[in-house]
Amino acid sequence: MIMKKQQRADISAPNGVPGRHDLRQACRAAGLKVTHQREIIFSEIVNTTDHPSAEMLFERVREKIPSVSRDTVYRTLSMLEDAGFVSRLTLRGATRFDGDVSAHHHFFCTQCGAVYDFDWREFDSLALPETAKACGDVASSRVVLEGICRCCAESEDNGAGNA
Amino acid sequence: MIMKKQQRADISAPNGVPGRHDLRQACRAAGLKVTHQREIIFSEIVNTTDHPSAEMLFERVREKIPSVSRDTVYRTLSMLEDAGFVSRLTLRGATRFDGDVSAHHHFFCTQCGAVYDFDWREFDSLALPETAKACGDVASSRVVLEGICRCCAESEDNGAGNA
DNA sequence: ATTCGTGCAAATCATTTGCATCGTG
DNA sequence: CACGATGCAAATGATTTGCACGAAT
Repeated sequence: MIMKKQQRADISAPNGVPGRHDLRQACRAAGLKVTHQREIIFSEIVNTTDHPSAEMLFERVREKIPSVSRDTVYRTLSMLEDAGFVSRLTLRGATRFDGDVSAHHHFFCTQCGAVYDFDWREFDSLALPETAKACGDVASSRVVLEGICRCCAESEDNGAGNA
Repeated sequence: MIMKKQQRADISAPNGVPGRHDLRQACRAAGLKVTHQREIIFSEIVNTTDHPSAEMLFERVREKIPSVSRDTVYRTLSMLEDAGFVSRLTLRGATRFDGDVSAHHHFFCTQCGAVYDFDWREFDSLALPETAKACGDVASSRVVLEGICRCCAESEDNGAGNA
């Protein structure tokens, strides 16, 4: 009821960030057309680490292609997600996109809404407890941290801050 | 910008589930009125472990108080959250409520949308990695598991299932 | 009696969808 | 050329808000 098909098209970027070429070839393989807007939207997500919302991406893409419509951004994001090129995350109700689809975890700043990625090998190699296995077949395991990010903490130090 | 004040009224239920009495006394302490709808809504969340959505709660409360309005449910949920009596979680974009505010983790079934609680002491006592500390001041640390729950897996075993 | 909470209806916000047109393969 | 993609506008779904009345302290 709330699910999404998750059959990632095989990206040949073993080391990290998939580039524009990967988009082209993967779209072709999937029978999807490579349009200007798709390329821009994709590069916009991949070339940032700030986990933008659909609206933020719409604004950014609009600077490059003033005529894009919001729908195209939404539609493209969904197609990129289905293709396994980007991932969607919802923290505290806010939907954000992440161009990094590799396994990693998130820190969410409850003050400014910023999202930061972080790795945690020790966690990744930890065995799940019985209590968790009892729930069902686990496909993914992620950690979500919440707190006040460095930026916010620092701006509070300097006087009243932006609280 | 996306935050919520989080000053939990002090609940005197050291061992677990806060009962109706706690609601009464805590509301009073906070200068809030104890209405019939609030009591019903609260007991509805506390006496279930299925992490209902606002809409589901609305339906359930409606069986007891046919005249409740959806808004009252929404408003009450927000007030209960602000008071620290229930917690709100968003998994894959769906907002759910949890009457258990103690520290625990969640398993989300990507097939049926069910949410299960589980404890993980080993994780709780693990020290955060430097990569995480670098992000900021961590206030909460939760694990989110996604996969296929037991129920779904079993119903698939028996023929076509409900996929 | 006061003041807060409720129900109602309308407003808002994010996201989705139908459709005619446009661009890519 | 043909079919998928785009832009537009309208639809939808979830949640919020303004307001007058009703209930709790």
